[in-house]
Amino acid sequence: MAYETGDGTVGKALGVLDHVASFGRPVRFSEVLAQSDLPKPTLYRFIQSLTNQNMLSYNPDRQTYAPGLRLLRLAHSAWEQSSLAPIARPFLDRLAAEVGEAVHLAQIDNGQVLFIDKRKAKAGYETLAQAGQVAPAYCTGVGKVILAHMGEERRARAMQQQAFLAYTGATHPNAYALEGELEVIRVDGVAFDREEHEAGIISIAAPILTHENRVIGALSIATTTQRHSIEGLDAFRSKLLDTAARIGSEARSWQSPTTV
Amino acid sequence: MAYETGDGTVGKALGVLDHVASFGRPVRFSEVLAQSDLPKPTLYRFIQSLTNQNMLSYNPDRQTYAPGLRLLRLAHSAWEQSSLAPIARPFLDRLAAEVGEAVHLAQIDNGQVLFIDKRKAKAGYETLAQAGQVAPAYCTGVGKVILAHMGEERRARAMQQQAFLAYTGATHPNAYALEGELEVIRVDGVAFDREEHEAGIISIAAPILTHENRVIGALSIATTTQRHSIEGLDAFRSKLLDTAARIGSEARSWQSPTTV
DNA sequence: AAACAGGTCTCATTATTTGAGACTTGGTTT
DNA sequence: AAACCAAGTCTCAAATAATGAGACCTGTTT
Repeated sequence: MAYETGDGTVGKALGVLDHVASFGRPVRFSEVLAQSDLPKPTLYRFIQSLTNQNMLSYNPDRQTYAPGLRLLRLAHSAWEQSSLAPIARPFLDRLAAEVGEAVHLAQIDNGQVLFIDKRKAKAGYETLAQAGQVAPAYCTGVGKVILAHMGEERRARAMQQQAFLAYTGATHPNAYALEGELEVIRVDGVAFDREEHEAGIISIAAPILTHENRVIGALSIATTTQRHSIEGLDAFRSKLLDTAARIGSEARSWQSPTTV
Repeated sequence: MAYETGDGTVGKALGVLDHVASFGRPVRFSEVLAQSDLPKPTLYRFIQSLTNQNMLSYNPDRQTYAPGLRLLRLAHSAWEQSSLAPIARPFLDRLAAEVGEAVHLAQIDNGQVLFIDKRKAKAGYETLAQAGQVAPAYCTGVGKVILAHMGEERRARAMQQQAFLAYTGATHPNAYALEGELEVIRVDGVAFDREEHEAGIISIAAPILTHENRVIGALSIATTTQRHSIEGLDAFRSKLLDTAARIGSEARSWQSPTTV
């Protein structure tokens, strides 16, 4: 794994942190080393520093590292101060109660969809989404609707970051296929996820725009194919657009924070 | 503000991150500078790097910095991998349903109580606690019960980190007063918060111990003085202790991660 | 008992951080 | 409109801290 350059030691250390987190499970030093282009002692020192700092936690029994608890504290501030969540919260509550389906609030972080908040459907099924969780932009409703409303340069950069893995048969296989749909979404105003990320899960998503029409997030209603068809979801369109618009105007004073 | 030393550039940068987060609101560069012992260009470069890295977000309109969204992604991994939450989740659900009061799961991070998960009471009142939120150890049920069960050296270090601010009239004013209660808690097995942190809020807390009797967290039932007395809370003692013990034994394989 | 692999440490070299100060910018006062 | 001021940004030589080849542990396997 090659770490981002340009921010000196700090950037490299954070690259290591991301790398460890990317495993999704506690990892041994040697596993990280094998995938890293840093020399052994250098990587070792970074991991030591991060562990001292509680950014990583160390399990002495298994000799494994995992993201540390200090991140929870920091993320709490981030959620309160840099995300749409505090503003959107009452709107999510109301929308979720009205439609009786799962509602997701998402923003973009580094080309990926980042779920900021969610409301569960009454029924017990679970989508993959949870606060803090990430998903690809190119095959989710929220991701596509945000991409569609980005400015040229921002979108170009974000498109570079898409992996275009075929999660299901419906997943867009490449940028070209996706660009076509983005055009449609831009005109239509909402995006649909037609089981592109997870079989059996569909959604309708609307952009959250500032008064200057900058996308700062997206709102979606997700359900299963058992409960609704795409046409059925379309019935929520006006409620969804309305809620998204309200959140956008409420967020007037709030400014999209360096949303890459 | 003096930043921790000992972890080189990485430690300093993370100190800056904490510093920004500690304001609890978006801050201007000059505000941070005024409280920092770093020279202007040095602080400036750190903040620039952190912003590039999405660890801080920048609001160009107001020229303010706040913790960034990248932290949410990382915290999600931390929560799943380094905290007791995934293990404890079903136990919390059950306990909360049985007692009908707020249930909190907490661990220690850098001498402070860090809330990892919670269940709301049926009734609408809110305690201060939320996942990712921190509270002082010396005046909360969970904090005191963890301190009481720590080993000597760990406790000594943790006691140094307590501020002993008098939140209410019932707050322990100093280490000496607290040490006395810790002794009692160690014998009794549970700790009570008698409105020491927040007027009107009381709780009963039990430690979560490994098979080697190391404290790795705490579980509490919190309520208001309107609804219960301390004696009323004591009625939950056996349920609470039982649940905490189950979580502890479930966490056998899990090892307390460098819990400072 | 020898070989091995994973992890930790050392230290001279090298590159990076450092920070005084100068510059730029945007807004406010005279 | 000019002068002023404060906040933010940039420059560059000096100083410090990061770097990484390799040696050294330490526990495990053959």
